[in-house]
Amino acid sequence: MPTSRSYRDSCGIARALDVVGERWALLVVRELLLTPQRFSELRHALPHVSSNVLADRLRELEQNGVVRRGPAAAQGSAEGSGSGSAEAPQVYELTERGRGLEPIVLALGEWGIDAPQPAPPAALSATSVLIFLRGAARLDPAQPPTACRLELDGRAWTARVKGGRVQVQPGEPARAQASLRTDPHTFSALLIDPGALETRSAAGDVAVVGDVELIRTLLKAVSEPWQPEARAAD
Amino acid sequence: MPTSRSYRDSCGIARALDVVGERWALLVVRELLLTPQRFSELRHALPHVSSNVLADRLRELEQNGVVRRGPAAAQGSAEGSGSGSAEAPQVYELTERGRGLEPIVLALGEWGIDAPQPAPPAALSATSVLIFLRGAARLDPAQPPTACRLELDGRAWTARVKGGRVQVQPGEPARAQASLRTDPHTFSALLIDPGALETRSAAGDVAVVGDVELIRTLLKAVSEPWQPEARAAD
DNA sequence: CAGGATCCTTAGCGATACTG
DNA sequence: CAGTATCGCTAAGGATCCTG
Repeated sequence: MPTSRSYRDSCGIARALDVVGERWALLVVRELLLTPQRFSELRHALPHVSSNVLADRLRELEQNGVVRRGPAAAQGSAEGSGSGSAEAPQVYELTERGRGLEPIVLALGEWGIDAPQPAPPAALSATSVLIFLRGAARLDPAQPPTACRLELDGRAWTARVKGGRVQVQPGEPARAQASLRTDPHTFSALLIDPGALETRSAAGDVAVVGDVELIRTLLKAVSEPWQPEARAAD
Repeated sequence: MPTSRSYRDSCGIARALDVVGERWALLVVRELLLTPQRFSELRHALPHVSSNVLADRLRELEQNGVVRRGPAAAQGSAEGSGSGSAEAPQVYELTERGRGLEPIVLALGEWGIDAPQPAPPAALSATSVLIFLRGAARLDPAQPPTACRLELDGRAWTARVKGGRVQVQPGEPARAQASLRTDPHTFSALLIDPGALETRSAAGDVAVVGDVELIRTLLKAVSEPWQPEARAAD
């Protein structure tokens, strides 16, 4: 049974919250920012939401034009190992209207960086860390464009370095200089402390293929962001 | 009893929602964007929140460093009619951290403009319409600076026109070219249809003093915003 | 009278089990 | 895999009552 209560306030802020203010709603939007997702993928990304609530939120968001449900369209690269038929699994994706929430959700994320950490065990989705990487990474703009393959929770992403910033896209890169496979928590730990790459790699938490230095550069771009140029004495 | 549930997600977005994601929390922040407010003022601005929930939200927001509670400090002008003692009523105000939510709340408000209106009767606070006015008004930057007195729900505000935009401050203006007294709903209706000023004034819904043309210009600045210059054929 | 605290009721939430 | 069904719990909603 979907939620039907309203703030009954004509203000735009209240009306926005009538749509995306219910519990879990904005986290569902967060999960769909980078790519459409299936129901089970959303459940895996948000392990603390119960299935009925997730179904309710998706239904409401769909009715309010924030999310659209349909067969996975011409997405990046092929997924699964099915040979020919490709029976197009159902996925949830943001509508144009839903995409309008992106700057708001990202701003909320920046504000939340200074908020206290939840008591462990805490969840951390691949989308979360990739959005964080994309938003926080700063590299030398002179850095030549490169592509990295990132595999998180068994799903492949393409991270491109371009103009000092990092772009993230779903799916396998056509050609990549390096590949890194791990889980979101380890990846987050590496963004905070890139020096742990050796240890984590030896422990089997991370698998690196290709240009290790490129991976190191990418990781350091968050904890040691590139600065435009030291002006004078500080 | 304050809420204590958490999304248990390390992502900044989820942590932000742990702080301001509870019901009514962001609307309380909205109410405090323009000026500190007393408990009873908040209740009047948010008539559909019950007093215990409002008290809970304020306590939580205070504990999380978003809101501070204390005696009304050196605010603009005197309020009430007390002669000398001025026993400083308790007010709630945003902390520096809470003020960091301002761009997020404003962006949410813009997004919500396209959201469906709630079923009447709907609330509408003075703060809401003033934030809307401030955000949506566009005047000719060549317009000379002026000050208007706006009285909404029995509280006085100062609206200054400056550089084509409107600033809103609490309290009485030192000198004003014009004054308009009405309720938030009527004011909102006038922003949408400034032509109704005559009728509403005759009906006693609005009281205007001083430069009526200035009031008209201010109202029209939302429905007929000033455009930089028509370039060529559209 | 402002500023809550206390009560009771309702409904959204959370967890688990179950089904096409 | 993608949800639905069920049920106990707890926060929200609404009214009343307390306290300086």
